[in-house]
Amino acid sequence: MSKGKYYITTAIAYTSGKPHIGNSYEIVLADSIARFKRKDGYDVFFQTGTDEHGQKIELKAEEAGITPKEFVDNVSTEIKRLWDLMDTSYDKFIRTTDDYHEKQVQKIFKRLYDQGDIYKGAYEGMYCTPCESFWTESQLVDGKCPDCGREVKPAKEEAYFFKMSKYADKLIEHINTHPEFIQPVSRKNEMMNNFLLPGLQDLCVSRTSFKWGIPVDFDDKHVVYVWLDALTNYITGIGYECDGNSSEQYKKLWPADLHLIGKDIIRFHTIYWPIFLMALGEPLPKQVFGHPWLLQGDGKMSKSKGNVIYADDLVDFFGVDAVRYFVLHEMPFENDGVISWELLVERLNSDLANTLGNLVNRTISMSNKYFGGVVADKGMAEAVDEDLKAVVTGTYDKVCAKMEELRVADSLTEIFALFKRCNKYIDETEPWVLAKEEAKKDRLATVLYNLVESILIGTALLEPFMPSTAKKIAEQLNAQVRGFEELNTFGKYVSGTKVTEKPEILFARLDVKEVVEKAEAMFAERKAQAEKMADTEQEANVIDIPAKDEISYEDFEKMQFQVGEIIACEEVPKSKKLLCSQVRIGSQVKQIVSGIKQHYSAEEMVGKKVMVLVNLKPAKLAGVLSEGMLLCAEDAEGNLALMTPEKEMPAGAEIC
RNA sequence: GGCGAGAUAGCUCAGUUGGCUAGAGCAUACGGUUCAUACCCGUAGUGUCGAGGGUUCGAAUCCCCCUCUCGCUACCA
Repeated sequence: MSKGKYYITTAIAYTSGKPHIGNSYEIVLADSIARFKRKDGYDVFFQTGTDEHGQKIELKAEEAGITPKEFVDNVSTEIKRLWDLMDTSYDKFIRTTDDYHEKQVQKIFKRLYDQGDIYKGAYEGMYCTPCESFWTESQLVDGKCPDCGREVKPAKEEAYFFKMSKYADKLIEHINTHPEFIQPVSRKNEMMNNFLLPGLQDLCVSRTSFKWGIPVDFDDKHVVYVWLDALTNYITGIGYECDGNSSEQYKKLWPADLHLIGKDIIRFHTIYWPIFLMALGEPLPKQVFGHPWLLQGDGKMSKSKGNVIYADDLVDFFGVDAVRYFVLHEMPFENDGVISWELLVERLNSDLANTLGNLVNRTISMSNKYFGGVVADKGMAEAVDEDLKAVVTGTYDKVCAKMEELRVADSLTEIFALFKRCNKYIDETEPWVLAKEEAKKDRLATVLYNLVESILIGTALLEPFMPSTAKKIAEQLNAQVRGFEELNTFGKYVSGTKVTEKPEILFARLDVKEVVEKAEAMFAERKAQAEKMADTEQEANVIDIPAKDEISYEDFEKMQFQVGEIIACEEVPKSKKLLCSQVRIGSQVKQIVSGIKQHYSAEEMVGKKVMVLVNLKPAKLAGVLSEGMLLCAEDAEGNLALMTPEKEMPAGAEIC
């Protein structure tokens, strides 16, 4: 008896590298929702996968000396391995390099072109490779990409555009009449105010600057824009056919009930994706939930520091279910969550080891001690039992209400309230006192029966979040993990069942100091390895940037570079990135504004001798006049280093 | 610069349409207990509910202003 279908997706993971724990969070969240819905009687289909095209991957593969396909095969396999390690129950793992997907994307593109939603135009501007974005000159920051701050190159290409504006009103209408569409609601306002209400720009949906993408089949210079490629996975994965012969599965599942995504890609899912669907004449997904991020508390993650936490590290330390519990519990609803080794140990000790593990352990121990492991209801109910039963049988409804709002962390809290109630019940009934009087044996038996029954009901609710723990508990109690339909009535545990003789510790308590030391040792080793790699393989420490067009000597001669001495420097008020420096160049002093505040403080700038492009046309930045440009080198992570002469040189010396 | 969110116990946060001595979890202290993984149960807390002003019989809650934090966005040679 199904409550209906439920199609849930995660964003497909970009295959440019191994995802860290923050990225692995989403799949666990989606999995617990999928498992919950499945158990709650829905016909669930849960899709995830990998997004495998784009210039960034093309470049990474080149660096690694392998083909893009080989590269994404490796990463996709690794991602799938992680998803499996996290015990996720996806029904479909789609790859955007799957042939059926590529074919459909081509057909979709052609159809949208034929019906006039996509038109051919020309794009002229500055192009940022990593971001795969075009920018106008005026949008650039220091001549660099406003998104990532990296080099851009001039590019002019003919390109295909999608007429976004055509559907904008319809989308605004949809969003306004479906308040549940964008979650959390605060994101809705951002989309409305920043994009929809000011007016949507047409979107460039093809690229010619690289090859690693799905070719436009009627114009093979072009490949399809990665987002058009990636977003369509949600329909191609379940058998969408652009010609109208979609599979039965598609007809059943679409529209999706929930797209679970990170808050950084809400725009693509709540603006572009719905509009693509409108153009295709398909219904819109019912809900898009942009979840917050799980951030690392102890310092910024970086590979060179070796402190990136991966899901498999955590699983090694704590086990799958503990990690699942932590990420689900620690992630509130709207705000970012924090992960650290200390917090993990704290949660594990207090909730999993003390509250839950110990409860199961003490219950089984008492059953063995007093009744040789046989748990039987002797019908000796007392008034104190009523509250326990009420709490236990009432938890399902509470959890359902929370899950309905996707409040997974709150659901866990409800379930653990049940376990806490059990611990309290033991204190109220004092089984060790009952055990001393032969006359109270039957009452004691009933108390233990009530405990086992309560634990099993809690376990059934816990299963979607911690599947293998649920299984372990049920096994120790010699029972099956129950279905949700069996949770309303108290007393389904077969009276007279014998529980395990030797309860296995479900979660061992851990020592914070020990764990932190171990983790630090692991990080130190990784860091050493990273450094060793950097030493031995020089290539590992080089950066390729897209080549610019060749210039003539005359072009070069036009630029005047000189050594400048910074004699004063202050922050530009109300700007995030800008410092305003007074730079002595020969006998004159120029005022130069630069976007380097995140890398240099105003104080440390003073006294430096730097390389200056002197004859750049002055301009106002954030209302402050800038009469030149300070030159910097930049690494792949966007760190900047000012160029300074390697020997002492006077301010004003020409650089040529 | 534009739009928006937020500032509550040591920490993480909850506080419905303004109404009883402002709550939960974790951490802390004390007490109880011993079946259990030094565990569990109970009690206690402290809070100028960011600052200031206003509306009201009454404001954490509504209005104004200020400070700070954050998100999105624009600009950032």
